[in-house]
Amino acid sequence: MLELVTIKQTKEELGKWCKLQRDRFELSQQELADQLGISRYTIQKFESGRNSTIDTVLKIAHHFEDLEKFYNGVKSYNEQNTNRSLY
Amino acid sequence: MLELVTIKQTKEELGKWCKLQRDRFELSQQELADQLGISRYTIQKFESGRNSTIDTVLKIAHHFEDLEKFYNGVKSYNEQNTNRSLY
DNA sequence: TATATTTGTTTATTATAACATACATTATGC
DNA sequence: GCATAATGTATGTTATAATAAACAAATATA
Repeated sequence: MLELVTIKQTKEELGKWCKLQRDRFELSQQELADQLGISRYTIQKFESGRNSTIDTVLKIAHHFEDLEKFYNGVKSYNEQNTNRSLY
Repeated sequence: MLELVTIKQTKEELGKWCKLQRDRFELSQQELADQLGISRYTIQKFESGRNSTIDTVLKIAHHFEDLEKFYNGVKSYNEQNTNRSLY
């Protein structure tokens, strides 16, 4: 049964994705770890493609989803309110 | 930051999904475990929504993907060859 | 009903994910 | 250049995922 994508590759891609999101939101490993209430080591391990738990994956995924929503929310608010006088 | 879907719920849904796939392919926990080279206890824990590792999730997911492909392959082969004489 | 299979659960053990901390190396800013 | 921050690694410890085995309860099968 040919496996086009290996488990190892998937974990590596998950790690890269985390790093990309972290860069996008300008967060250091330590900041992300603090925001999630987990250790920097866990982030480090995840980003380098090592094995982790579902909890870790979902904490990270949810967090970036939330950041995305928050960012979009603020952006659309700003867009609606540009060119509107503050007085 | 409102979390519409909790991590707990996601793990529970993952567990239900595994059970559904297993029923679909008529596999017992033991059979699935054997095919994946992991213990039945790990399957049991995963299906009951407990925390697991990425490896476990991906092993299970890949396996059912493969079974799906295999099933579809055999099905389409059979469809192409029905009504064709064996002689 | 009786038997066999499957599943949920427990116990003891092993492997390893996660933590805390420190330190060296590598960017980044002044 | 230097100083600061960020990252990669290492060490020792703790928590827990995973294993192996056994057993009872629930389900399916004869």
